[in-house]
Amino acid sequence: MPTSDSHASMADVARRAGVSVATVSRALHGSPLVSVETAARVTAAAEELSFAISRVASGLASGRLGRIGLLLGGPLHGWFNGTVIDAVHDRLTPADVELTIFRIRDRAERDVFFTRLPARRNVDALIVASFALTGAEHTRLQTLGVPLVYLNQRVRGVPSVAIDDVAGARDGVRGLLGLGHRRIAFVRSVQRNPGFRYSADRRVEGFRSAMAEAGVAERDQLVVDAHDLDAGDEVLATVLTRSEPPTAVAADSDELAIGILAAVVRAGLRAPDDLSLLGFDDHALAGRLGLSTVAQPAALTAGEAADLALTLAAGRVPARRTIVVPTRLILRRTTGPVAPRAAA
Amino acid sequence: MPTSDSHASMADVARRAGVSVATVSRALHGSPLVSVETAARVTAAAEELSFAISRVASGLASGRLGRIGLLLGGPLHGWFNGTVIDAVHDRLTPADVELTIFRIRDRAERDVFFTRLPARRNVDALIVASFALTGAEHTRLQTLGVPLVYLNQRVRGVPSVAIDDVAGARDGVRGLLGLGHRRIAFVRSVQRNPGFRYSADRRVEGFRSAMAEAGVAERDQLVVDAHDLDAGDEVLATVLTRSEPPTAVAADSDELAIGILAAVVRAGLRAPDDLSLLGFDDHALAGRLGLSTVAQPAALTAGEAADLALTLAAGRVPARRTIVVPTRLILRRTTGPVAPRAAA
DNA sequence: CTGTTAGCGCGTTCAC
DNA sequence: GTGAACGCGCTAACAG
Repeated sequence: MPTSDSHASMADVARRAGVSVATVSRALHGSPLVSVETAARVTAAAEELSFAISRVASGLASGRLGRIGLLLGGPLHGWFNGTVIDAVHDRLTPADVELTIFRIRDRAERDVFFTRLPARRNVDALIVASFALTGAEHTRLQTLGVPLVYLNQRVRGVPSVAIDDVAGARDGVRGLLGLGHRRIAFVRSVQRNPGFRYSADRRVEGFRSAMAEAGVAERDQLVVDAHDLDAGDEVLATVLTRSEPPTAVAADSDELAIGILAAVVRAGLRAPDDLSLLGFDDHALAGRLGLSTVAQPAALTAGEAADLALTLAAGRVPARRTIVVPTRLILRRTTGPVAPRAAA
Repeated sequence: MPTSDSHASMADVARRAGVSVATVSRALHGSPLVSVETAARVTAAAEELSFAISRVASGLASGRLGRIGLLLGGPLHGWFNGTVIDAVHDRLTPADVELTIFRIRDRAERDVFFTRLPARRNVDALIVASFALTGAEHTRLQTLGVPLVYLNQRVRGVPSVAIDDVAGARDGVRGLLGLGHRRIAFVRSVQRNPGFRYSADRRVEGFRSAMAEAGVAERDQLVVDAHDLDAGDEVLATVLTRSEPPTAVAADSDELAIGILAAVVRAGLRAPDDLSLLGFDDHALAGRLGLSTVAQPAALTAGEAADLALTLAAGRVPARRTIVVPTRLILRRTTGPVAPRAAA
């Protein structure tokens, strides 16, 4: 019988099944070294005692924790982070690996994380999502002693899964150019805490690249900073009060674009008639709102990262250490040819 | 020196500091039983060896895992679940407790969870969010052997933190009634997988209660089912093609309401001029889109649940085992007095 | 204040 | 195919 009123231990199961703890362990892990009859007896005994292997004990003995960490910046309820958590969890579950969330909110928490490294000796692998890590931080992570996988971020020598932000933004802007737009503004979200988004600058780069390619001089490449996801009105005002206002606006995220879209409606204007609007991400609401966007398959990216982490955690060698996931331009109802009023 | 090329152990630190492992343990946990000089020596040695206490070993020895589980249904990137993860994580971090996510996507995963109880012997407490648990499931959870906290769900005898869905919906509908609306439709999200949202039915109940209170007969209380968050057009059509179409629509979630709002705009109509629209939750986008709503402070609710879980996990007795968090009606731009065209 | 002695519950050699 | 013995790295109870 169990030692106390709490949980049954493997020894209890062993006693009940009339075998040794070693056999119980093997049977419960589905080892082929155990005869079917014995395995059945053990399984039955475990069932009757409501026994479950303790992950801590097992982890201590085997050195494998059965847990993968996910390091995130920013709010977990944002579209990107939420999607990532979802996708990673879905890949880990079938492998019977658990997910532990590490989140960094601000500079202070960030320093604490990299100082204490709470993931140390605590996860089998760590997925690092969308940070713009400093060199020092990156070096520090290397001392963690567990495999790392970078998500939406490229660093030489570290396994990573990422979209090509430059190409994505470039394709999006090319799409606008293809619709005849020449005066295009790019709206960039400026975080209060720099370093929390790896992609931001690269998307601006893609914009500039497409514009240059179309022969637009750098000084005519309008880049507007949004200091807040709710800065829609402000951005719209900035843009529309120019002497030659743009005919299209590309934002570096859908969440930002949606805010601008709302501002457009509030201003009594219409998209795309008065202004074409393009987002980035393919946020869950983008389709519902008809927002044109550069879709990044975040779920896929995160899923690949999880697979990579699982492989590394198991000590196996992955087929590819660096994976680039493609983006895709989706034109919905907020983009249209330039000067549609003349055409109508 | 460390045994292998991997991590330093407590014994290594003890050797280096010239003390016993017990003292190292005490020092690193900030026990007052250790003299300051000794503690300093230990801390220094640990630092030099990049030593960090292994949570597994510590958990095995102490019986305290330093980890709290969060059981969720539905997508983790949805507004509610995302906000909950955020808030719970924020409360656990200062207590140096980690967060492990358990997510159930469908019936099958649900059965697996309650059969295997992967949280067993694996977390110090479990927060169960927004499920409509069956009696059997609830009973099964009791056998888990760890403290439970129910979030947005009330069950006798179990510690819980929840909003009052009935009162929330009632207040919302009362608000519409106060604006002169009498023909009000309530849109309810019908999940493919029943049992994944505890609140749904209770919000309908609140609607009925407010309507009855205003003297509207039950057969005139229009309840429309939305089988999908994208069913905006469908819902709008159902509602507007009635012989006496409602002047206001209340949805049981903001995500649903936003879909309806988009449908309204697509139909060339305007809110609130042609139709008043009320949501529920106060989703991050609600404010941005001007959506009137019944706000539920999900972050607060989840935070309280986390605190409760921490208290219970530590074996302490909480001040209150049952907490009800208030909702608040926020009227923004999608609701207005009935028949504003006549008034204009 | 510090060291010693036992485990915590399981995995993993080895024998048999 | 199965069992015995040892160790994973730390905490806890008791001595001193």
